[in-house]
Amino acid sequence: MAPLFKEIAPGLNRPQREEAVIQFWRESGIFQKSIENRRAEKPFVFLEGPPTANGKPGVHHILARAMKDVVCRYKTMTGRLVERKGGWDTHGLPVEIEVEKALGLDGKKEIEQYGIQQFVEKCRESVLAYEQDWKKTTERIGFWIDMENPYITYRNDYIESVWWVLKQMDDKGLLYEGHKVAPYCPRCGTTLSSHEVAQGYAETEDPSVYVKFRDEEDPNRSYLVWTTTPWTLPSNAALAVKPDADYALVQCGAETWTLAADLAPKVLDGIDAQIVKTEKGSDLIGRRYEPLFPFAGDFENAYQVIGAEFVTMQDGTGIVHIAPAFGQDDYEIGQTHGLPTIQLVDAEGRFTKEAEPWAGVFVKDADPEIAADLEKRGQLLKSERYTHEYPFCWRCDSPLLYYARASWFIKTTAYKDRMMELNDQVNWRPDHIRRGRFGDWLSNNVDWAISRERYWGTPMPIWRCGECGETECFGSVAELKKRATNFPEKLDLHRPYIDEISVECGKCGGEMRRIPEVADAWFDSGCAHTAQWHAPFENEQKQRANYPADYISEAIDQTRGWFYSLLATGAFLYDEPAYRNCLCLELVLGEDGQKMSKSRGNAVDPWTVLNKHGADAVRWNFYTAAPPWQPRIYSEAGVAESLNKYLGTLQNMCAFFAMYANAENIDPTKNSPPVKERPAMDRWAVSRFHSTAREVFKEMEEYQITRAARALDRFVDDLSNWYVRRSRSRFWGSTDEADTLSAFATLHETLTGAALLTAPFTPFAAEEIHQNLVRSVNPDAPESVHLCSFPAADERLMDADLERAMETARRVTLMGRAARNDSKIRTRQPLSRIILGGFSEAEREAMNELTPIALEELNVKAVEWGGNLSDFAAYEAKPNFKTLGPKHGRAVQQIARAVQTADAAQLKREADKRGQARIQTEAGEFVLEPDDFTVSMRSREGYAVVSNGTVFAALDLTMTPELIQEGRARELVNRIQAMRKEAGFHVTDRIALTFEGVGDSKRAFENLRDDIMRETLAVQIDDQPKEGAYAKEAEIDGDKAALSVRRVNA
RNA sequence: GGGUCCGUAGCUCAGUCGGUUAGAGCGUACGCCUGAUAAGCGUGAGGUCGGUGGUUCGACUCCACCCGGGCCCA
Repeated sequence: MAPLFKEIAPGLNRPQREEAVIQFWRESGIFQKSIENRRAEKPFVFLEGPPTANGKPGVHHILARAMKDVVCRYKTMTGRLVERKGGWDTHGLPVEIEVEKALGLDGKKEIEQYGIQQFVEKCRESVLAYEQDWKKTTERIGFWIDMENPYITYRNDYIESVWWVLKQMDDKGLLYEGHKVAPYCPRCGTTLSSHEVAQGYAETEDPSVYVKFRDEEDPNRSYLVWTTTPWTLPSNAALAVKPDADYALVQCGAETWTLAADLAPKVLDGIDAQIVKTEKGSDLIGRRYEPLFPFAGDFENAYQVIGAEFVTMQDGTGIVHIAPAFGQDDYEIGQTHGLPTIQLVDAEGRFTKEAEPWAGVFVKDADPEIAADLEKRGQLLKSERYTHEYPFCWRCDSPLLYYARASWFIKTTAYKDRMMELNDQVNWRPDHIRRGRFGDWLSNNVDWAISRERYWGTPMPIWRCGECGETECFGSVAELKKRATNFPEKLDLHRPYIDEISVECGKCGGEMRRIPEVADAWFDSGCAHTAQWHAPFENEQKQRANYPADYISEAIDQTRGWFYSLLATGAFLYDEPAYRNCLCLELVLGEDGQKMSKSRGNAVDPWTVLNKHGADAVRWNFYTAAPPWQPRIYSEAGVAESLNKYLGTLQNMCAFFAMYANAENIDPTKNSPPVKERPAMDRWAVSRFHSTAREVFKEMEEYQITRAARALDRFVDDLSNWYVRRSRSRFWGSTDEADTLSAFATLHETLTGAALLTAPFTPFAAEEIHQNLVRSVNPDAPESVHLCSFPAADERLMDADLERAMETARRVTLMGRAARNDSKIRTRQPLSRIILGGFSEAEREAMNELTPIALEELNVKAVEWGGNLSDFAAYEAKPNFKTLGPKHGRAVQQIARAVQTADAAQLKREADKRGQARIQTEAGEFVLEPDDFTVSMRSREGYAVVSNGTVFAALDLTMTPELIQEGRARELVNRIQAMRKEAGFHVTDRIALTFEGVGDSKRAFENLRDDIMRETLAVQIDDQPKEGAYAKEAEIDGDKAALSVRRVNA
């Protein structure tokens, strides 16, 4: 007869086993079926944050994908329709940077020389260069997502939807062109959005210079100014003071200087100068000064002292150098006061020819030269170094310059309050992100600068008239086509093709051309909720049904990226948050505790570990090691541990089950007794399963993935290391058929139940169990574990009292093992009784049914309840001469005697409570501190005692000849079993035995022969080892013995 | 400087509402158990629970300040 279950080959071999599962899923279209099955059910919308496929996926991508997958699988199993559209983020600076590097280009000038068209085509090629790697990795880790029909941000359809969004904003007057000062990367030649800047802060050292601006009327008088950006000084337009602050006029030699009175001591530290006068900042307003450099241009309103509230007295001199071209505050105050915007720096960050001595020099490189020049001309008070956080370009690491540049903005501040309200509706994990990092960011919201002076991106759909300057925003291809004068047959919405299209100006009839900018790539991905469907041009229903997303999960850095761009576009378009649940992931750190990165050399290739330990092990490690929102150190050792402990345990339990179910030829799904009629051990396992199912469900509903996984981990451990361990003997050769059936049914139910619970987490292992333990006996069962429903916890099968009682029984076992250990009598040697004291009547009652389990584990024949600890053990106090000696000198001898004879228990109680204990001695009363003595418990002769809190266990060590023989018999059984295994016999093989020995072993073999034969499946005893027998010498408690086993299958 | 998260054993992490003696895993030494296990169990060694102060009968837990780290923002 064919075995019911496939016997599981030894060895974990997870990677190979997983590959087989992948093949099964692929061939049977299980993923598709898991969606089609739920077609009529309530959707659960997952929105994929699109990765960029211009590099191989790293370990942190695996983390993100594992977190996405577990929730989607879980929701599917709880009956939801979870469609999962893949996506690719394809535009933007990172892509351009990579291509630039590959082509050996440096900067925009070289790109344009190379040709925008060729450059853009290279970008297009590069963005999906690693698509195959991504697909392969995605499939290998069991992340189910539709990668055959993904949304791709560079497609015309996608771009058109993005245009539509922009047009909606334009219609509401939220799209405007401004001249704000924005962080600008001179190398990339583009402004950066605030969320891009946010990614590039780093500590850096800059010059810190104190400069003297000479008063126009009194050349000996000057204004002291502090700056960390000397390169902005040539573009100086004014000086600002705080009107209501006090300013000091100080005398140093022939010169007089003005600076804030509060800051004078600090700035002038070590300089011999006297304060001669104090005036208000308002008194200084209107005074004029000489430009710092001879090449300064002649501008109206320039070079005067103005008042500004933003001037602080925290650092510097209280007089602020104003360069409207290079700072937000500067620009704004320049607008108010009609100051010129002096801009002596070009688009590549080099000085223009007007800044004569430094024409063509990169501004940061000019800093020291500027300082030297000022010093030479006596206009430098002092120069220091200053360490502070400064923003650098997040892609190319160039220092950013704050630049007044033309840029297009979305007026997000117009609906900032609404965004904050909507954010309150989002369920963030961890929760503090809502009010903390993300809420914080929203409350400081500034208008979104979305235009980029680059090439590879969604072109801004704005055309401008060359004649009258009129601009027009187009929200669809059709609109553009209607107005275009040269609409091409083959349309590509990218630069440079789109730039060729001209439109006739509706106002003056002039030629309109597209503005050169492209949109921030964050805007692209932020429109995913709409553009992935090409809505509203098609799939409008679908789009509506899929908004908002129920679940998104990305790394924490997306608070300023995708989390924001989704919310900002979604709030505007639909007045609803774009996502209901958002799981933020933290960084994956290398073994050195540092952020994993190629440049640091601590990056790990996911494939090495996937090939070695398998995807389930990696996934399980991610779920259990730490909550995903905590930075985690990724280590292969951790993955290996997940593999051995969790997956290994599951697999071994299955192997155990399959082996014995086959050996006994039992179909556990048939004739199994109702749970209520099963032994306590079985009811306990079933109860634990349902409690765990309830807990996993509750935690998963809360997106507490780690808590859910840890609960499951505890259950599997309990099942293996308590249920199976203690039930082993019931699985074979038992004469109690009902009990055997009960054990098989219980193990089968809990194991297949565990497979269901673990399916979202470790989909491969779950599938194997399902195939082997469920499908094999029930062809009507769902084709895959992933087409099953998540197990509902059955309250009727939960027994909290029983679970508590089992905990007590396990505690007793623990104490018993400790006592055994203490007694030095090995567990194979049976003992007659254990005395358990200190347990309540209720505990005793509850444990009644369970004590045999504990006794069997401890190999003790009987339990006795009650008694006093003092009957079995004595406390002893010992003086600590090392501390007592120095304190008490010669009295130490009397104290020692008193300590040894005192009531040790009493002494200990007192010392524990008060920190000291009093003791009467012949030499009077002394105070003992806890260090002054140690208390130990010593078992009385013939007992091994362990106490734990208020309870204790005492093993009676009395030995009888019968007990000794039983011990020897068990010893012999153990040796014979080991030999069977070494000889490679199957567990069902019958054997012939030989034995030759002396002493107790010999007596045991003679007196307990039947027991030994039954245990070892021996059907006959030979006089001599026969042909083919496996023989071995053994030593048992000093007695030599010779054993042999031989297979004699009938 | 501001916001936020964090600080518990050599390492990775638990620790519920404030409540008896702060726990696991890895590693480590010794021992035990094994007819599924690459497992399991016991006993050691290893802790000023970052620090100080406060509230409280009682603080790893709550509060304040400080120190250190990460992230974010100026």
